[in-house]
Amino acid sequence: MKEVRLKDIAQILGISVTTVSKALKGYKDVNEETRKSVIMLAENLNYKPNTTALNLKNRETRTIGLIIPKIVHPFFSSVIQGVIDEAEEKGYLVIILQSNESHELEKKQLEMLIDKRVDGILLALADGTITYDHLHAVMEKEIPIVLFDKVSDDVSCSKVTIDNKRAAYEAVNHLIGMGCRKIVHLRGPMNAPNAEERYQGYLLALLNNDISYDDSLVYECNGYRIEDGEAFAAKAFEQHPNMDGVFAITDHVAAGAIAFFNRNGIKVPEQVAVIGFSNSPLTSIITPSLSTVEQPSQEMGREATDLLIEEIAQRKRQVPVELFQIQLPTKVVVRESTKKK
Amino acid sequence: MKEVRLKDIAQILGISVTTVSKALKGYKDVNEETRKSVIMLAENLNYKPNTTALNLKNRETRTIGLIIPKIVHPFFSSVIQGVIDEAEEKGYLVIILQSNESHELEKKQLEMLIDKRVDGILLALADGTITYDHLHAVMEKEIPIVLFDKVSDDVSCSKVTIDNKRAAYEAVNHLIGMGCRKIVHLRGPMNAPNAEERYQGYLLALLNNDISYDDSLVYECNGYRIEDGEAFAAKAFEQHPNMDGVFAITDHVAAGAIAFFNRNGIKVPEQVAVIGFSNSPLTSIITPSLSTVEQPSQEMGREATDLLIEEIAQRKRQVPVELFQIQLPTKVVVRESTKKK
DNA sequence: AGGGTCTTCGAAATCGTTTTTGTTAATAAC
DNA sequence: GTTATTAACAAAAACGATTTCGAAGACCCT
Repeated sequence: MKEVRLKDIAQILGISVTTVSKALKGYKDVNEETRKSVIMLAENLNYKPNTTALNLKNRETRTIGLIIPKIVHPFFSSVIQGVIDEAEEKGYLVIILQSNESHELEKKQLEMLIDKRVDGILLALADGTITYDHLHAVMEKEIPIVLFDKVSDDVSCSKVTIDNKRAAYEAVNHLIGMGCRKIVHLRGPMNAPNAEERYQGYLLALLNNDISYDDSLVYECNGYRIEDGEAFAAKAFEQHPNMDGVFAITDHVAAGAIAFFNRNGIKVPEQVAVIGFSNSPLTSIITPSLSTVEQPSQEMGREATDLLIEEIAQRKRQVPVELFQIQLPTKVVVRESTKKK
Repeated sequence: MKEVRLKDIAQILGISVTTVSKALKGYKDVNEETRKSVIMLAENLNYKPNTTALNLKNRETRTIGLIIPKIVHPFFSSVIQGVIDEAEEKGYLVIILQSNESHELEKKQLEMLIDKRVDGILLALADGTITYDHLHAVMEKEIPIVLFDKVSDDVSCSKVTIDNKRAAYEAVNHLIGMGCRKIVHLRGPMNAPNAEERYQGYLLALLNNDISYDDSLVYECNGYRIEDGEAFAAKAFEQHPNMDGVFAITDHVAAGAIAFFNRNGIKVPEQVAVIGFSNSPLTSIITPSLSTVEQPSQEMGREATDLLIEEIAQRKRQVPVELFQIQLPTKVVVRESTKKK
């Protein structure tokens, strides 16, 4: 019924708890005979040290916290998997919370994790997060934290992202390589760093290919749903009937654009080539299949977890912590939607 | 730097740790004056009780474990969200592990969670799980456990599933209502209870509508990918060119069937109506959009969590635990792929 | 015989909190 | 003026493990 404790083993063997503990932990000041009998008995009774007692003693829980904006999302669920796998390999378990893109929730959950005494925290900032006091508070307490995907310069900690600018550059470059000259960019909000960086990549690709920049080709999407993509593609096509390419901030927006083109007899990719971002499952389901930029989501989870656990170890060893800013490489995945001719 | 402890407050105020604790917990044998000063100081120092110490004392962690076969999967990630949300509302945090459909991993992770002293466990059985000794071991230890989605009669604990038979019945009934008479069933493996139940629902629908059963219309899929759906649809159509309906075990299989029909000029739904299962995101993305059976995934997570936490409470109160077997209602979602005429 | 080294063990402190059981002094009761 | 009663506090045990510090005995050496 009750769990076996060191005390039980000690009583049965008529020795002290100390000796039992030492026998099990391989101390040398315990007789070979007693050592064997302790280990035998522990084995038979299926003794497992009480983790909560160890947590208290060692001041560690071997647990990390993970806060993400949205769980039901191909990218993030893939990140989760990377985190869990990597953590498990390193002997850590993962507590997951969802901020729902809300600043308030993110703050509250951060506090819950700290109360829970997790050894470290992984966090992808919520869209709604505009101040960073709650993060500074974490740093004050010297609790290791690593940001990923959505990060901020206002917080000095390790970070893992993709190289958004370069990724966008390569996507647009690919469109240009396919002969596109009048490329519409369906971009994200102005205040979103990720969206801004991708926009910069778009600019750079045009510049490097001697294509003059036309401000009116850039549309700021206020939503990332398929319908939003449809609406903005419609608007863009109305204003620029001679457009020949679309670089969309997400696959869903791109899929919406394709849906609009399909419905209106505009041939993709012959008349307009379309490329998305993320390599979400829908890319290979829609017709034509969607070219996109692959984000290494699982690797992002693994890498962030790796950094975090490394930092936890450094803190424990009282060694000065190193901070890293890792940018993971992306890859253009070419499918039908950009295969001109 | 260091966390504030009761001891610190006691020393500053020149009183004992006991009194500090009592003041904070509202015991009545402490003077109003001292009570106030303790609470004030605790507030100022931002005192938070050490959770690991409480865990040890109270023999509970207010943490539950969740083991699922696959994280990157719309259905399961939605279940996860339900679990996390419900747990958080009830003051519990969730540790998530992925069994990868492996019996071995499932067993190992179950042990990890027990070692971690979680208060209870939620588990969707892995496909690979064929024996249940590891679950019986959990029950021996009187650790609350609730199975969901994939369950087994060999384990006597609370369970949450959908009513697969009824769901399938309604799906097939819908096809029949649309005029289908020669309905192909792309079913799952013989040894999978879920697949078997859905098959039974298929049978019942035929029976109730006086449609004679034709064994050759049922195909056992050995995979649930889109390509598998394509392959089996091709095979079925070859053998039954006059087929007029498809009931597929999953949306992906159904999507594969539609892809095959589209490619071969077979009109969906006019010539063949298709219905899937799960209401996964792709249903509204493909053309024609896919009718399906909606599984209440988030509710399943919430319900299972609810049962688990209730059981934890009962165990704590030494009250005899009640076991429940809940079957959640499903709903046929009609889209283009079954709208004949 | 006294002093040194080993070997083998265990008491006690520690981690931070809660709760039972005293203890003291002041007040009320008769 | 002795005995109950009450108020306000604290010591100590408990949760289960680890680790420091001693202690006791055996043995060898001079």
